[in-house]
Amino acid sequence: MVSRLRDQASWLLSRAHLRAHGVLQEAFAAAGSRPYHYRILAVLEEFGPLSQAELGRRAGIDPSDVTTSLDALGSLGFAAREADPLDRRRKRIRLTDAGRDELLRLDAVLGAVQKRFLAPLNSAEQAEFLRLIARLSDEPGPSRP
Amino acid sequence: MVSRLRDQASWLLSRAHLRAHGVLQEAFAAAGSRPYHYRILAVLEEFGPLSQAELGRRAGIDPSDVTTSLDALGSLGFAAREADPLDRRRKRIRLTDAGRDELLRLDAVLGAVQKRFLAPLNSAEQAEFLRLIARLSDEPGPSRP
DNA sequence: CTCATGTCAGATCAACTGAAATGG
DNA sequence: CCCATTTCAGTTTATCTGACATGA
Repeated sequence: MVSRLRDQASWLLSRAHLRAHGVLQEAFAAAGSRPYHYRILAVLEEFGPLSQAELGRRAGIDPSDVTTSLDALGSLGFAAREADPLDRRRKRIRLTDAGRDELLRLDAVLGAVQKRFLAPLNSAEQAEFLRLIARLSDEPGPSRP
Repeated sequence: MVSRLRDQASWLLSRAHLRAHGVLQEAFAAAGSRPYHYRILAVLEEFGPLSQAELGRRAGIDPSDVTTSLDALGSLGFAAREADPLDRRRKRIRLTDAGRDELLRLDAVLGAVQKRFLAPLNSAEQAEFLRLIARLSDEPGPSRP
């Protein structure tokens, strides 16, 4: 254990993230999906059909990556691109029935990941951890002019 | 806010990490350094001269990345590679006096980053957060055979 | 003219992989 | 022969940049 790093939030966070990210990747890959796909399906389910730009903003995904992910989700039949008659630049993205089923399937995968990741804490501690980290993650990111 | 993601530990962690990582990168870049460099200097200061392999294990850095970082630290005069007479495969890495000064300078940079990152929490909450995340980050990573 | 949108190629960065050379 | 160490080249993944064509 390196004493200079042991109590640094950024170090602990980076290690915890590495572990959570690894578990998440592993679980989604085993389920034949990806975290980006889940995030996109979740946004579509909650907010209904959206343009790609709006979808990206809600999901926190770069527009160019939205394009790539929708290519995959489209060919899997989970989302459909439709022309937007009101604005011909836009494409309306719609969740298909198969996409909704996929989302429910991935909900279970994600639930298992959370449980596995939080296992070292008891349930009161888990709630407290979520409360605190939510406040830390709500802050704006580093300066971006 | 996407309700399906809002309370997921992995999502919150990923956003908190993104912010912490951004702040950290920004601060170290402004100071003309990098997080890897700090970690290496910190390990050398605490454990004295080490082989690169041992240094990498202590700092949690891949051996090939240790090589690259030591090229930089060496040319800046902060660390020195020396032949190990006991095992001619090894190189003993020694912290120079300039490297020790650099470490102290970066201590201040890192301290400011922690303070800035944890600012949304009061001091009792900060301590609790560190305690909880330390337990989460101590767990082993995803399965690696 | 300006801005937004979707697309594409590629830059960047951290983390890692595989292989080679050297030596225990 | 097998394993450890250092180095190099290159892969992977997420994130982001810049450019472009289209159209509001």
